[in-house]
Amino acid sequence: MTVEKKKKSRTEPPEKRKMQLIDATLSSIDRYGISGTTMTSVTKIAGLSMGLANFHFKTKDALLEETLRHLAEEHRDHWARRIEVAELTPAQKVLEIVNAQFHPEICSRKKLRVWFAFFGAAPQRKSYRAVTARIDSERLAALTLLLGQIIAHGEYENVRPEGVGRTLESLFDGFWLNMLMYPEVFSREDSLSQVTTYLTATFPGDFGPGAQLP
Amino acid sequence: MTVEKKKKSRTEPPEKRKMQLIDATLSSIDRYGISGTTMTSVTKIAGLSMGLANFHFKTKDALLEETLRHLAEEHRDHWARRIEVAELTPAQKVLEIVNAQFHPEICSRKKLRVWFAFFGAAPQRKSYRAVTARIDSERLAALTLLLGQIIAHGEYENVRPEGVGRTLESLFDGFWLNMLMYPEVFSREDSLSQVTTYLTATFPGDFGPGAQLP
Amino acid sequence: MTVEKKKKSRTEPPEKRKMQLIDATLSSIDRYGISGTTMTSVTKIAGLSMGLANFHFKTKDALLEETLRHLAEEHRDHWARRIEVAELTPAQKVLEIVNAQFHPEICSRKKLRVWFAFFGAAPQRKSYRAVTARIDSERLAALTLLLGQIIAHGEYENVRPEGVGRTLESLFDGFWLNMLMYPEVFSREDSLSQVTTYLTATFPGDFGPGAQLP
Amino acid sequence: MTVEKKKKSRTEPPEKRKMQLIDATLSSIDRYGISGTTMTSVTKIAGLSMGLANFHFKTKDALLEETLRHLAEEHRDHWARRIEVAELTPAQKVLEIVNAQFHPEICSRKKLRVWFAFFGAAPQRKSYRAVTARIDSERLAALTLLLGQIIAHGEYENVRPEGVGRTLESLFDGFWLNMLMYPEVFSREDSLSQVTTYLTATFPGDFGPGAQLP
DNA sequence: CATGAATGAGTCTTCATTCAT
DNA sequence: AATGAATGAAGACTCATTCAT
Repeated sequence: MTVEKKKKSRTEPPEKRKMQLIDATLSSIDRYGISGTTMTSVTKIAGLSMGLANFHFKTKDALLEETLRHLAEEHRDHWARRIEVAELTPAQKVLEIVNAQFHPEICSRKKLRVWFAFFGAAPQRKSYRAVTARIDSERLAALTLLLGQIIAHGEYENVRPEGVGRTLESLFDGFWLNMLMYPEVFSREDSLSQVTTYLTATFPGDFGPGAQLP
Repeated sequence: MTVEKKKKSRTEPPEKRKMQLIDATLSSIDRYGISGTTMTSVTKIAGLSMGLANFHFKTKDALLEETLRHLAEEHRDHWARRIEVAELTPAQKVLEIVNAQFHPEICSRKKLRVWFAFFGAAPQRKSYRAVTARIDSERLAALTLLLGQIIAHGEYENVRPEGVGRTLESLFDGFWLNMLMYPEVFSREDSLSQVTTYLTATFPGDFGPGAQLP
Repeated sequence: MTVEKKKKSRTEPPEKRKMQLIDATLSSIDRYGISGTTMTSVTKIAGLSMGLANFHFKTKDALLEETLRHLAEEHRDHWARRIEVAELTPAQKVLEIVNAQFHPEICSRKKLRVWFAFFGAAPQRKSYRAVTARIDSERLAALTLLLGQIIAHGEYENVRPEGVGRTLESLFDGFWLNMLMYPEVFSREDSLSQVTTYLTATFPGDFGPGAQLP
Repeated sequence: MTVEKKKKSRTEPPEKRKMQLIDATLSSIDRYGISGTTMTSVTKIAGLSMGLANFHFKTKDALLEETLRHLAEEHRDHWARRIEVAELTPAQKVLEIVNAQFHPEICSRKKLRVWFAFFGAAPQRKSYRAVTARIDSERLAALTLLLGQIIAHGEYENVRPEGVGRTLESLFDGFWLNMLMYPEVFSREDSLSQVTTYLTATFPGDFGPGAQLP
């Protein structure tokens, strides 16, 4: 009795509730898709009442947008934090970004489902595009910068950092989609390996055997 | 009786009506997305009545599935027809598949929107996955076969046809997604060029300068 | 069996359905007020399904606006038709307008309730104001014209048709409100009589005893 | 302890809080109408919390009723105080009531909006009718009494105080409604002038030129 | 007295599907 | 084959009221 059994306090700080609802939204999209996700499905998963979701997020759209933003920022933070380490070489940093992309935490089946649910809805939702555009362009810029350093240092001919950057980005997305659609054929490990193979073929000196990598 | 001929005969052959409705569905998904596509939006675009759509396609889901199937088969027919030519070398055939992927007719903005609308909904729709799985595995198999021939003939070491096949497939999908999301950065021409660059790097003898290509 | 018992045909011409729904709306506002009127209350009174009201009237607001318009035009038609008779003197025409205002069909309790429900909501609804403004200004203009003729012919001094017109209009509305709020004190007959008394006091030669009236 | 004084003390006397909330309710009805007025809109305008409004007024309905009562009593007090002056003649007292009715403080646009919002809702709310009935009957009684004195003293024939009282009341309400709906056509000054004209026509000796008036 | 998160019934609106003509 | 009015279930959103703090 003295231990204070908080059971489940009636009112929680808004931030905590918002996070609960965003998590529930991720689960709902995972299970039912975006159009199958209703305010009811979300609040039922969260174990909260209907009205509460509308109290914290003005509209369903706002909830979805916040959910996408959360997903996007989690992803960005993941690689950005690993890149900050000063001692890493450009090639090592590129590999960190690649690894982040295929980290189990980042490309779980659940999150892939959610990502492509949003991609599918993006053409009709300017706000979705705005969110993904920001983090995607950020990552493409980071990649291009690093690739430029690799190229400059390694004296690769006829290799343009922008082109390789766009190719990498597309490999990321393409493997993600195939991992989502055909998991028996496209595994996380193999996808990572194929991307590495591409890098090795493109920059033998930096990613090939003998190169110093993490 | 002799001259009179209704401009738009009241009863048309079923196949023609079905095709009209599928076209309208493509346009509707393009404009409003899948969840924004209603039987009303489709029939309004088609200029036909509500009841008629339900007569030809038992349910809305059936209409969507048929639409996806139509899209998929159109795509498959596109490259399959070009591959059939006997005189082409394996490398040329691979290039035909790549070219098909980035043909203006195949990856118009409208069709990209529709494709990713379906991809986004696929996790919840077994029937959608069945349709795409069939044609995707068909294309992957064709690619793997051709790549195997190239590798065998060119004596490339450490290159596995399955891996390159999966990488190519992912490049296709990844460039498609990026062309859809960021058309100012990812153009059709550049995407095609990047894929070719990848092939050249992987099979210098077959896709490099001097190789005999279409 | 031969007599064809139409029972209640499943589909009716839109105009008939719309009228049914407007009538039901009038009854609903009468019983529950405007804010107590729901799409359900209306369709229940009409004996039709929820969705049908939204099929014929895009929104609830449109239904309410159409209802107000119907009420307003019914009123206008009532006096306008009686005014058209060529042989009537201006004074007789004025009296026709007054009589119309207090006609049992026009100012039934039900309709008074509806009118003031709309007046109460008007400040927030431009569309309501637009509807009433049109018919009210029309009636005021008609009155002012007739009063001008009476004044010109009767040589009344210091009487301005505009002022009398505004006073008459206000008497109409004021008696209506009081008939609505305090029916035990304000009867239809007495209200009519008071307005007539006002006219007699203002234009003794035209409405006083001895004047030739309908 | 000595100097510190919260700008807005956390606990205020109930009467002050109630008045704050009633004022906010008036503003809310003015802006959003009765059905657009929510507990949230009121408390936001008042700058107070949701719970506080429910603490002082058990229900929303109680708040609205108190608001109407406040409005009605303010109005009654306005003319009642001016009538109490012993030296005034009956005609002067009648004029005081008329003037009160069109006093800028009493028939501001804001208050007219609120009045007619309540009138529109009155048929469904016995409590609203009770409030207005009390003060309206009080004023009608006062008018009738005064008009009776005028008639008795001035020896007007065929003029019944009850009839004139009802007519005056209706003129008040009717001009109010028209001032609300068509402010460009019905001004406060003109309305007052028309009512005076009516009184002059009815009681030339008491309200005509030469009569001793305030 | 005061706060504001939480609840859930009630409303409007949408839409796939049906069916008499 | 073809029409389009009609249905009713389902979803987003609102809001008076409650209550733990």
